[in-house]
Amino acid sequence: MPELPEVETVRRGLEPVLVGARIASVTLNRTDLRRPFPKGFAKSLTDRRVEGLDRRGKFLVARLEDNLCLVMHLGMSGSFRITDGSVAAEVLIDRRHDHVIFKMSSGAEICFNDPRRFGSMDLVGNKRLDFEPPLAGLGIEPLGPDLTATWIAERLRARSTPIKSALLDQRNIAGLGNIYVCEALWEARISPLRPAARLVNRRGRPTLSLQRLPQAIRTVLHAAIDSGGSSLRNHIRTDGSFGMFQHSFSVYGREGGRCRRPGCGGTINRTVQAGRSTFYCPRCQR
DNA sequence: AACACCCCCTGTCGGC
DNA sequence: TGCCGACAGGGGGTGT
Repeated sequence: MPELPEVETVRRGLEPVLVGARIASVTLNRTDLRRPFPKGFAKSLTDRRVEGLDRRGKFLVARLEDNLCLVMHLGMSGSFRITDGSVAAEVLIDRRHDHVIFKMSSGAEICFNDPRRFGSMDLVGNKRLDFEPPLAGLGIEPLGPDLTATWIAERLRARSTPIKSALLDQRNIAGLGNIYVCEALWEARISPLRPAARLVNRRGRPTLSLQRLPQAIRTVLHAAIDSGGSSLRNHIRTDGSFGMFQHSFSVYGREGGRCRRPGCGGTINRTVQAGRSTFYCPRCQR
């Protein structure tokens, strides 16, 4: 499910319920997700006030009082939902996969559900956030000021790996996943198969194609966030509603469909790169 | 360095 | 209807 727009959607949903409230209790329904929960997980969190909820790439970071951070990843199928503790109309979620329940001082309950259990939760000291797993080594924020064609050119000029793989690599840019890389490359009219270094000229400067890429990434991510993310299988918003951006895909999941670029007339192709589906228009993406 | 391939785990979908 | 393989938005590991 969750790439940057979905995680940001979840962050915005959780923020008003979490921030300013105190964690009254934490219930773990199992001992691990992708990894075991840290030792003393529930105890460390209990009675602590939440001071902020940030996003870093695809991670959510809850900043707690006394310099402790709860770093969460949704994996492929993780979702949060908020209830007021009363019986709610929740038809869609299989409660077997409710792994963590946070009860807040306000009475709100925040439940983490993750069927595939590829998600994670870690505790990290505030000052070590950028230097310790799981955030250590993460690349730049694609919606921050660092993402420029020049930055990408410098970073990728010696890389023969396909541009799609480079964009998926969280050590370069943090937050892009399979869907939005496909979408952004279509937006920028760049073939996902193109070696990254071939977007850089002999002087190490970005080519015209690469100059389109940063804005294409921003455009796609902002549009997706504005739609509440994409709901394909597991992504739901914290209030149980669906994101809508899946209806706006230009290429993802559209194998055999007509290219939506005006005047192109190409047919969307599917191929596999590094074991993952790539969708693109071979006619207008070069 | 950069591939290809494997794993983690569960659910869903299409084909037979 | 049921079974079975392919596939899924995540990350991490191996070996070549």
